[in-house]
Amino acid sequence: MELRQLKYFIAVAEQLHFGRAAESLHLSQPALSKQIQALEDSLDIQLLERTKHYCRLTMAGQKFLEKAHRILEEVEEGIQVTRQVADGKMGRVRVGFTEATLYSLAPNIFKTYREHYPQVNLILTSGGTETNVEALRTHRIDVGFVYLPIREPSLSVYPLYEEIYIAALPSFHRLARHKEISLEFLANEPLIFYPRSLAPVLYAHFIQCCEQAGFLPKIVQEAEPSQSSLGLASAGVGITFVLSAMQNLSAKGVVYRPLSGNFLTLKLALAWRGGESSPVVHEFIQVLKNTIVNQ
Amino acid sequence: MELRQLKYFIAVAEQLHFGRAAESLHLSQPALSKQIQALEDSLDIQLLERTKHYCRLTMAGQKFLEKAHRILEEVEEGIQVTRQVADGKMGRVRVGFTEATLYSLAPNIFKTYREHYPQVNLILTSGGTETNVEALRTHRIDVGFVYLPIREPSLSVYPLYEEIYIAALPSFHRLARHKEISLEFLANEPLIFYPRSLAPVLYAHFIQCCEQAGFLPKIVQEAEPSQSSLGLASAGVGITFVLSAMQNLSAKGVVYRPLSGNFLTLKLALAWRGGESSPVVHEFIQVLKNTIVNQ
DNA sequence: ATTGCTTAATAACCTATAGTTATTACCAGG
DNA sequence: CCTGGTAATAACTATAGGTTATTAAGCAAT
Repeated sequence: MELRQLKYFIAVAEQLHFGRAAESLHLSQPALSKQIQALEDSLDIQLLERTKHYCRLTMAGQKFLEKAHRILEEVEEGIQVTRQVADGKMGRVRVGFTEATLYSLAPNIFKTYREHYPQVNLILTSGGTETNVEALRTHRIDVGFVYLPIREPSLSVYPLYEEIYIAALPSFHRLARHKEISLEFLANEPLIFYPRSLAPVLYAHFIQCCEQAGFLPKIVQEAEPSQSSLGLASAGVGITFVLSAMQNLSAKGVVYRPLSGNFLTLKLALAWRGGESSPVVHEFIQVLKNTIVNQ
Repeated sequence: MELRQLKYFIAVAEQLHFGRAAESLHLSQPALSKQIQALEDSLDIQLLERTKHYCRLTMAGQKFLEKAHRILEEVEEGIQVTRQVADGKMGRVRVGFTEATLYSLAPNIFKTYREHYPQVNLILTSGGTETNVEALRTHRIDVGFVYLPIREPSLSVYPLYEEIYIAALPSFHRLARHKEISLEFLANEPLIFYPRSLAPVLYAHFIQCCEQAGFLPKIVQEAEPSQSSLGLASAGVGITFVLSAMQNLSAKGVVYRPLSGNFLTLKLALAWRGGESSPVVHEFIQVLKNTIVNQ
């Protein structure tokens, strides 16, 4: 059995006339007759009862007509849905945000993307650069936010913008009365910084800055970003640094001050698997680029 | 798109290997490759992403695989159901009983038939010979019980058995003390008989019998069978006649007595359209014949 | 009855396409 | 750098789907 035969059968069943059915199919009558015969033979069921002067459906034919319609509908629907997936209008995108982007970009992106592609299932996760790179490699996410540079040639990267760090000081700290904190102030100040393993690039960059300014930073505590480090800062352990985007999160007992000359920055970028073929993913990347440009 | 291509696609999608898939389809690898290409071209959607060393499904391909399975299932189911209809195991049979057969045969037939063909929808109607013949002609029923003879050459007929009439008398009637009623008793008796229009053959037959016995029956009232005529009989209007099968329906104030020599009988038969092609109908007729033989 | 009309099936032929084998191009892994 | 394995391509063949012309069979009207 073939779909062609189903279409032919439907035509005959609806017209109950081989000649006219053939015409409507742009086909000669004998060709149609043969195909219908072939269909009946393949099923070993008589679908049409034909005399020389008219033909009509057998009971089996009536049932088969229903079914044939159903099948062709199913085929149509299958093609449509597949096309939607192919066009990136349907499917799934898993996005690895970083903590900072989760609070700054994510809501906007989520909203805009859903407007354009309501049928796509958008899944958010959160992790550091390393986590996201690994998740991309192992296909656990499809797009990820990372801080440059990354050492993973298999990933494509689209640089977004510079993320600026600011200082978070205990509110009673003597430096809190300055409008901004210059690098020199930090010599001999007790500092809370991220673990080297978590943000090796940032760590190295900071140390280098300090060395150029002629001192070695006094890191009294290593702590993960935001919550932990802010907690320590508010407890008066020392000064820490957070992304400027985070200052929206007001934390008790902590004041934020910009760093003079923004000496501590990171380049945010979007990353995805180089060979990524899924159109949903590319559509997502597209939407994201636009969203960022327009804001 | 053709079903063949769906089958091929499923094979490739499941093996993710053109060579092995081709083998499992008993087909050469290039033939398979070409068909898959043709499928993709016809949809204008890439379903498989293939390098020289492996191939995998695109997102669209994954979705299409689902849909392809669904379609083939639908096809399978369609064929099965159609076959069931063709084999008379599924469908609809509308049967026109007569009043007498409705109470005698119908329950048995219903039960036996449902046991054999649980998926067939059995629809019962009730009517006289004329009604049933007309209902057969106009395709409102598929099989009907009739009393012979009938004048309708387009119908096929299968004689079943002789139905015997008995007399129904008011219980206080002077003839009620006889064990059976002979024809001669009926001379000058007030009689209730069916309307000539309703049962022309029976009517004529009765009149003829009486004439041969040398009298003209005194039909004081015409009434439809059973309920009405029994009502009149019990009211003492006169003697009436019912099919022997009806004596199971005990009616107040009425006693039943056989007719000597069973002078009033009708030949019950089964009728259906001569050109009837529907297998459900033939299966039904078959079951019915057996049921009647075995009882 | 005879004739003509309509209709589906058949015959004979042609063309498109699904299939074949042999070969190529490509990449991964030893 | 070769080797093995893989899908694509090329060239060809066989199948089956299509064509036109014709036939066979009912029905309707003369």
